[in-house]
Amino acid sequence: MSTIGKALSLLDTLSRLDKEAGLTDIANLCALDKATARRFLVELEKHGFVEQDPDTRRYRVGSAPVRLARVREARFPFLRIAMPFLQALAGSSTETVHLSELSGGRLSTIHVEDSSWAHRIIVEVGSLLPFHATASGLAFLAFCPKAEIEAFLAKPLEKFTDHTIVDPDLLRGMLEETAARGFSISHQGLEAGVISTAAPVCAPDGRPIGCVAIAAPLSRTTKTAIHEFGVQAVATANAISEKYYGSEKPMGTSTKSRRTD
Amino acid sequence: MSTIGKALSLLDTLSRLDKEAGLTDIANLCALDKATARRFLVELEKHGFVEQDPDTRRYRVGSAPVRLARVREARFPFLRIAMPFLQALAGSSTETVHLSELSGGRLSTIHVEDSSWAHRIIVEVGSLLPFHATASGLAFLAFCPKAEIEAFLAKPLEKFTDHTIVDPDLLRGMLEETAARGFSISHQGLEAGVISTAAPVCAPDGRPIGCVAIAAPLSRTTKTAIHEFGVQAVATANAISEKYYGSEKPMGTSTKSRRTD
DNA sequence: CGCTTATGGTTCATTATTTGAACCACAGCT
DNA sequence: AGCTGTGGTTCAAATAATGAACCATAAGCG
Repeated sequence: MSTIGKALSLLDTLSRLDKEAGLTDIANLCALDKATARRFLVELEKHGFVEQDPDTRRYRVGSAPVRLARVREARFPFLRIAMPFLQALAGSSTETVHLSELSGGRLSTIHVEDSSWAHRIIVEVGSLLPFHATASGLAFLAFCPKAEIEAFLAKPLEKFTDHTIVDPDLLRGMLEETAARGFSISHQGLEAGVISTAAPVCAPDGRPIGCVAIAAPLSRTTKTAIHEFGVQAVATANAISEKYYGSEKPMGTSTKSRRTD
Repeated sequence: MSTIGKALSLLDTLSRLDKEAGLTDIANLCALDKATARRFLVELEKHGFVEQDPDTRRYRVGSAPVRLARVREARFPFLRIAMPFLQALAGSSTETVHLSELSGGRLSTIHVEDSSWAHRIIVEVGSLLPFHATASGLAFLAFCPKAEIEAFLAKPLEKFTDHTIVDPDLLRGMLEETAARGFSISHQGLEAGVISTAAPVCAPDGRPIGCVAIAAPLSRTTKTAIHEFGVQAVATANAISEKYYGSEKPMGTSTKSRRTD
């Protein structure tokens, strides 16, 4: 792997820790030599991507990403555009609505509109969504090129609950079903007692960039209700996509897009 | 310079452009070979720090920094903590209040509370504040170790207006004055007709991490008023620092801090 | 129509950077 | 004192980065 890749992986690892970390820990976690880890950290620190506490000498994520994130949001205000749609969906469904985005090959939650029920599903902003075990992941994957689906299914899949589906053939079937009807359903895939549905927000070339999902307690959700939620999620995802790309790219169907599937 | 440094500089350059950029442009701007620039971009893209538009093939800042920024803010919610203090200061001063933070060796604006006057100073979130030509820059520098001040004064300084002070000796005097009274005053240093004052928000070890500043039209601001603003900025900066560090680190004066001045 | 000149993207021998075992310094502990 | 765990540094050896020259494609133009 390139040096840049290793340094960015270190940054990623550091960002996933639940607290500031020392040099030795970081080196071990990243399978890097102490000296190498240090050089990376120093270099990252120069550019503000990490910072070291002067007292404890431990490292944490720096403030450079905050500036970059502002730039990104200024030109590409995905969340800002999506927010009102999510709020509307949360209002009409009365269940927890969350939005995810692909970042560095993973799907992570970028916004949550909480349900107003006392008994509700809690989703943390920033939490990662496994592709095979969440409605969002399935919806995302279902609209990816076939080659990528197969590449994903070839890897070992973690079983989070008794209901988590890890069989590639079963998953293939679910993905086809999801692609056909436009939304996915995850029945207790990540956590017991939770059912959820999701639809992808796609770029004009058809590639998903994230997902709109509704999560509800299994106990109060009928099969009819979850399907209705799915339809609503699709409508919301499409509305976000249209608003997001609509103004910048007048032509929705590019003839020169080079899909590989 | 290290490969990592070069790649992060590329990212920085890309983020400063006002639109998406092509490979050749990026390579030229960063003084890199086309092949090298491309390898960096591919590597950065793998980790979500840049993304390439599939149609135009141009590059823009990706979504990885957004995730990192969330992590950073979750553990280190500088802005969230500062916000109410800034709002209070904006209310009492009736002028534009802005907060800056050091990021990658530069001071950049991270929040602005606009004045409610029609005739007011506009500061953009994200704008960079030169150390020698802004109240924030001077306030920041004045509380840095002497060695860093000298290193900075040794570099050539840009003259933004007729009033910008670029003479190292004069600046040294102003910095001493600033350090003595706790706040800086910039008289049309960056833009004509604007007077501003700033105070640093310092970490427990005494190092500044950012600045609180008040900017007002010169025409309605007396010498007495700007001094009063300065005193208020100091109070606000100290309050933010206390709130920010107070709960985590009970002891304010660390004996093992290793200052170099 | 073919020529020119842009663009993005790729290759591979040369070269410079990265690497890591061993090292030092310091702090806390027995 | 000695031990053990930190963070941090060094320099010869190994490896990864580099860039001139290359290809492919598309747009502009006489």
